[in-house]
Amino acid sequence: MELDARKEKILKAIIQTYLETGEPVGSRTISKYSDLKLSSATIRNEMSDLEEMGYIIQPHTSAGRIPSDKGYRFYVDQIIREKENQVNEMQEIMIQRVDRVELLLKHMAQLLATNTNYATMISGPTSNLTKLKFIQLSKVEEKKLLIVVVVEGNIIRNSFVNLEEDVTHEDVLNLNILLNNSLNGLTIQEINLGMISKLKEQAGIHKQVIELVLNEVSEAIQAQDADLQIYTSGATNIFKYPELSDTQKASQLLNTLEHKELLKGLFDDKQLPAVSDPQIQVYIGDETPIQSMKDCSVVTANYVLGDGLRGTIGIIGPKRMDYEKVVSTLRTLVSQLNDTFNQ
Amino acid sequence: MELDARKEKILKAIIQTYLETGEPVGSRTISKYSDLKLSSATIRNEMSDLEEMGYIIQPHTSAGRIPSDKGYRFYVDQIIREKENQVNEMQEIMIQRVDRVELLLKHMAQLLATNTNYATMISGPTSNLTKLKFIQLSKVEEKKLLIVVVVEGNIIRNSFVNLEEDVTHEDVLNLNILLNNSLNGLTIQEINLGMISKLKEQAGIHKQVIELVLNEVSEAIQAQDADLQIYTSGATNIFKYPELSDTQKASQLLNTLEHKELLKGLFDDKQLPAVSDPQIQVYIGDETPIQSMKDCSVVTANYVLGDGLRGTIGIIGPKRMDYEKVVSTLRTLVSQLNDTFNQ
DNA sequence: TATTAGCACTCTTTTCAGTGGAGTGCTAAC
DNA sequence: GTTAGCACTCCACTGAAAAGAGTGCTAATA
Repeated sequence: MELDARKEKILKAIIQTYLETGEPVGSRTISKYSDLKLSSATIRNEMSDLEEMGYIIQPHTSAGRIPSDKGYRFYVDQIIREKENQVNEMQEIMIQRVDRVELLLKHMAQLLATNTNYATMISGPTSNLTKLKFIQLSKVEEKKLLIVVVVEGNIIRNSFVNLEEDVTHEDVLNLNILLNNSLNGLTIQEINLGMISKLKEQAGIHKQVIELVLNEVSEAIQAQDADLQIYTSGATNIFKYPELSDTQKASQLLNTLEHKELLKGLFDDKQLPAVSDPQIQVYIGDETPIQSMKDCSVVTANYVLGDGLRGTIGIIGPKRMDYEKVVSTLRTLVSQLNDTFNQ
Repeated sequence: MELDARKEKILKAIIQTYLETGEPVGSRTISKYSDLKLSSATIRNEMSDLEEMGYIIQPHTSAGRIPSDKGYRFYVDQIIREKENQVNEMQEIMIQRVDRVELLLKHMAQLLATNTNYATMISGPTSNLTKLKFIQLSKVEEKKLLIVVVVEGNIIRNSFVNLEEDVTHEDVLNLNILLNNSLNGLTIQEINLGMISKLKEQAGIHKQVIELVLNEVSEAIQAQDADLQIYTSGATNIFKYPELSDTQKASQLLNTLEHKELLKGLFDDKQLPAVSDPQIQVYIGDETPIQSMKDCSVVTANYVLGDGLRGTIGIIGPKRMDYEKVVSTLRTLVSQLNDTFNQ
């Protein structure tokens, strides 16, 4: 059987109605509200076909129909294709230039959540290719150095290191100059063993200090990768959707959102059901790599700050989420982010 | 009527049983399991008295009894008085000396949550009296300074400031010396207008820079106070208690825990139902200053790091929480914190 | 031939009465 | 003062019946 124009129209009407109400849609509803001018009986026949083709499901014999995952997928692909060539009108979400990326991301997660009424998550930028911009050692106390590392994108990392022997302020000054001259502009991968031993030589008596410092530096940078920062917001929005609010489902979902390490699965796989635009992915129901979200849909988008800084924004909502709005909001947001940081 | 010894014993037995089961407690249960050797009929008479006195409640005519808020309060006061003079055996929770207080607090919230199976929150230390320990300006780019402020307790704040005119590296060096010499060891209140204008004089051409920098410094410090950092953890633990799991209650509670600004109410009021130990407060049901927690109990404890750094730890659970464990855990934790930082 | 009206049928949801169980309060006996 | 016994109350659960929503099928219609 083929999905002709009329079937498509009916399918879209069913899905749209369901997105609004969250209730199974009957044939009469469609015949009344869609502009097809067909009787409920005709719609019934078509619905029967659509069900056979797998686009819609009957929860039970005498209920209306709801979209299946396949139905949602049809709808989403459709939407995205239609939107693709349109110019997105500016959203209210404005990005202010902020010097600290973490704050920006946290703030953005909140904005997105209140704007969309879904749960949101943003993974902090990973720094595999990130260039070191600036290192500053300061002697704060006897035998205690403060290390401040600034990487591309103006992300700041601090840590303290306790030394075994004290150093003078002059030593620290020289070390700063040495480190900045040798390391600035390099990525973490480029700081290899050869370079390190050369540094140790140049540092003279402070070999040990150099070692400790470099450890901290690399840890500070890699910390980002290891315990990948993930910010979530609007988790309780899920209670706005009855189909997700029952205690068990809500509990599982919220648990995943609270223990952010459980979300990692979403940010690794990049070979999943892709949509024409490589930036944006839509996972419907079982397509999601995370078990506790199998009753939800998840939309993710990748963003890029500067050269090597990439991250992912995700929105989690009911399967009947407003895909159109979500996709276009994400698209706008990501392109704004890219613009802001690549200007 | 008076609460004699036997009534007390029965009341305690009722509450303890209810804490375990979460179900209304009948007279027969008490007569069987408590060591009172009384028949259910006698217990019934006493229970009737206890109800009249307001310590227990009957959900409906033919149900057992559950504790009223007044009953819980009796129980809690009792527990705390008993525990008061005991030496608390060491808990498994160990505090590792960590250089960054924020991380420590976050980590502690998590530990507490998994340990107790309740929701936890910790307010970051407020810094009214905090002394400045160290300031470091660094030129990161043309016309852009990185300011790192370390205050007592080794809390680090960073921010960037954009200058209108560029400064040389030497200038920055001198500024650093000037600022550290003048400001270190002072509290934010002590950095007053007189001091500021004196600094401006000494700085010579860099008046404007000084102004910008001082603004950032004071903002960096006060930021802590303004958007008081609050860390929460274990929010989804509430689903472990059926009486809190129904959609509406859970939704409200989780919402409060997510929008942490709603929690502030808990950290201001210090004149509420106090318990003998000034450090620890127990709010039962309606005693809580936060509406969405009126079906819960909240236990808070204050901690002190160094001179002026104070904060609050809170535990949120069902009214039938294990007060004994919670109070003693909190007491141990707080005293460990105090010891660690005051040594 | 495609569409539509009509009707029997199915399944869920709601309502309601009936039943069993848990626990009480009261009275009388110990 | 304590306890045994019993009538009573109320909730939780069950199953039956009624109401409602929506379908599938058939026969009539344009």
